[in-house]
Amino acid sequence: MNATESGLFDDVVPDAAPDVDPDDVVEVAVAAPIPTTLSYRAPRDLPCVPGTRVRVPLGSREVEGFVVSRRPGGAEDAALRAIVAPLDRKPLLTPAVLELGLWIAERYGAAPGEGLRAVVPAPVRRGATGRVVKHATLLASKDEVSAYLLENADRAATRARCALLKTLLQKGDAPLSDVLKDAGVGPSVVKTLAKAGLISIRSVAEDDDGFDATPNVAAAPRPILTDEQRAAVETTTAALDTGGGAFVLHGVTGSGKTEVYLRLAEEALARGRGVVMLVPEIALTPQTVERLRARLGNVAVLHSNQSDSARARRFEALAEGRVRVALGPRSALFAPVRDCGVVVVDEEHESTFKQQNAPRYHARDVALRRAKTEGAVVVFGSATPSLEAEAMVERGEAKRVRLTSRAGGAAMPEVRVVDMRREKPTGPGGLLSTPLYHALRETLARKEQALLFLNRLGFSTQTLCKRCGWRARCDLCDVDLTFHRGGAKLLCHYCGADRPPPEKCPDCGAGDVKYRGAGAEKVAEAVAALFPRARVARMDGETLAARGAAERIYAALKNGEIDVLVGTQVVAKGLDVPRITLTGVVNADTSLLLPDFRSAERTFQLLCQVAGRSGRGALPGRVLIQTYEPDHYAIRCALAQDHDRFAEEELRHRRVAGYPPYGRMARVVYEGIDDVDVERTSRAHAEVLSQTDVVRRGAARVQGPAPCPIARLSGKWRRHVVLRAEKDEAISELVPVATRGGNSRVKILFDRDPTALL
DNA sequence: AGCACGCCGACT
DNA sequence: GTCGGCGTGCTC
Repeated sequence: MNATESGLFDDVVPDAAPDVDPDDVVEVAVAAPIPTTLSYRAPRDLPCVPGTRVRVPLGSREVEGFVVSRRPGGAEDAALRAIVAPLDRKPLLTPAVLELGLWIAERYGAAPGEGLRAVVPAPVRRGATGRVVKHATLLASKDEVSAYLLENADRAATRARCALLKTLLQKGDAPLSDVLKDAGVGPSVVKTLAKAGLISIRSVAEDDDGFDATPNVAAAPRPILTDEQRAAVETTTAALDTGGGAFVLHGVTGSGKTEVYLRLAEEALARGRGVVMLVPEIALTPQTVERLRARLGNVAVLHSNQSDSARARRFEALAEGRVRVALGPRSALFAPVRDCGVVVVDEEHESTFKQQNAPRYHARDVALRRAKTEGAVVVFGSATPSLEAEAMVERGEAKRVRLTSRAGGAAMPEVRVVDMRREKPTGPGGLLSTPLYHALRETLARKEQALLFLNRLGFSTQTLCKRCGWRARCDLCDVDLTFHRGGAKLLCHYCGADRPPPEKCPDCGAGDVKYRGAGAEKVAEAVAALFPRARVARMDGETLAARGAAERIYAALKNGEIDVLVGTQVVAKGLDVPRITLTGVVNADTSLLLPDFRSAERTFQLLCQVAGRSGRGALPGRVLIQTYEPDHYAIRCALAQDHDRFAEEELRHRRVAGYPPYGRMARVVYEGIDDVDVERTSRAHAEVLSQTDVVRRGAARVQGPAPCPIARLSGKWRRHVVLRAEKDEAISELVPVATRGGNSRVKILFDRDPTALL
């Protein structure tokens, strides 16, 4: 507006007190990938403060969005469209969480609306009301059931009925769907049994894992702290009173890190502040929950397979300040805990703390951010801190607190390497070396238990023709299919496609198809063949798929009903069985050979974790690591259980190569059905990235495009560009460019601080 | 993400 | 001549 116009205007309409109050203006992050918030008018008396969901017009349709801010409007805002209606009476997001969601969106290259979607779980958004679940209960007495079973034992017609009764006898009262699944029977059986008066079906509010019960905190035993623990509690608590701080709690397995978290949390609660505690998905067990509840009182447990209503109630309780502690996996970071004083990230090095879909945030970085804005203490706990954590300590951004002795006084196991280059393999498939075979035999003879670890699912990793060299490959992905003998199929571990294994080579018709490269399934079979009297069980993604399987296997292990447990990744974490005295790593190299800059770190962590499964009780433990690379530093350091040396060595490698945590990186992935399109788009986009200011002045580099190590996934061709910079801010400058430029044939995915480059 | 607008091929 | 293909760009 120029001066003349302004003067005229002033003469006609006084600029204060117009006849009608203009509406307020709210900024809304809409549920669409729009890179900015949009402004809407909202009547002054309309209750929608920041954090409230609203329905707004967008083009020719209506969408949901979150109010991000609100201000009084002026005459120039009259042209804005008005919001349709608020969707909540109270805001769903606390200011701290709202801020966090917007920060995530900006940092990780997502639209504001997408950032906020990540911080509010869908069930809460839907505003769920109570869910009711049908439960089955046994009406008949135990004796009556036994009599019934005896009477009908051999009759085919009643087999399903008997199965259901047996299951119910074990479970007592349980959700009907679980009972049916466990018994392996259909719903028709239920009616018959209910009519006969043997069972009853009733509707109950869905189980809430005792959320409403108030535990008696005073009665909980409080263990005496070791000197190290006391020092850790004192240091972290001190920061609670001085505006916060970051700590790396570096404690060997069994050194009592959890007790430090609990004491610190108690201190926060005593000061009227809240606590957020993050654990890897797999650690969220009833035992963990119980331990926390016993000490900290009511704890809001948040996890993904919780009912809508249960989650909504937890959110409400936290937001209202009735419950002050939130516990859960990654997403629990966004629990609406009021005045958060402590954020704990337990097992900080775990890869599950990185979200694998947009916005691809890392819980470690978001936890730091939340702690900073709320003046909270953040504690990253681990026995094998990530190199990112090491770097934080090195740069003075976090303080290391050490716990070096095991709280229970148990000794660390003896660890040995078996050099497979010099070994004559034993047993079917040549999986076990002579030393491991003998160790197993001794362990079994002593009636102790053994754990065999192989980080590979399935029976064998390659299916090939001896004559012509044909290999079973996935039609949709650039990978070999894994043979699963149990399911008698070839399975793709990336897209899930499966097909029957061929009897003859589909190429040349030769009769002998060969299976090569062992998975856990084959190890279990080999052990069973070598030790026919041993009770062998398998624990991996496959056997754990059934509900309650983990608990069943764990119980069997504790009760001594399993002699040898064979497993993948999943057995590395958290198994605590005193009679396991031998851990065998069948092949330490599987994770070492991956074409990724984190493979050494992952291998080291994995080996340390499996090693920690052995000798947890009074009996001394030992660990045998089979490898073809006995001189690799990841293996040598794991052998010596020397994390500091590993970190030092690996940090040196990373520094030389400019990999994180020295320098920052981000990855832009291009994927599409047609590789020619993908190639063209990726090249054009890389060029655009290269022309940005940051890159031209040398503050960031663009590498690629190149095909991804796994060049095709689920039928889509994939190429990527890797962005590298010394400073985090340089990457930030590239985010807006890196996330734009996709088209209908080629999708662009952006991954900042990637955990892998596959 | 939707959805409209817009500019080139085979149809009544 | 127009119905419709989906490429491009905008949504307060």
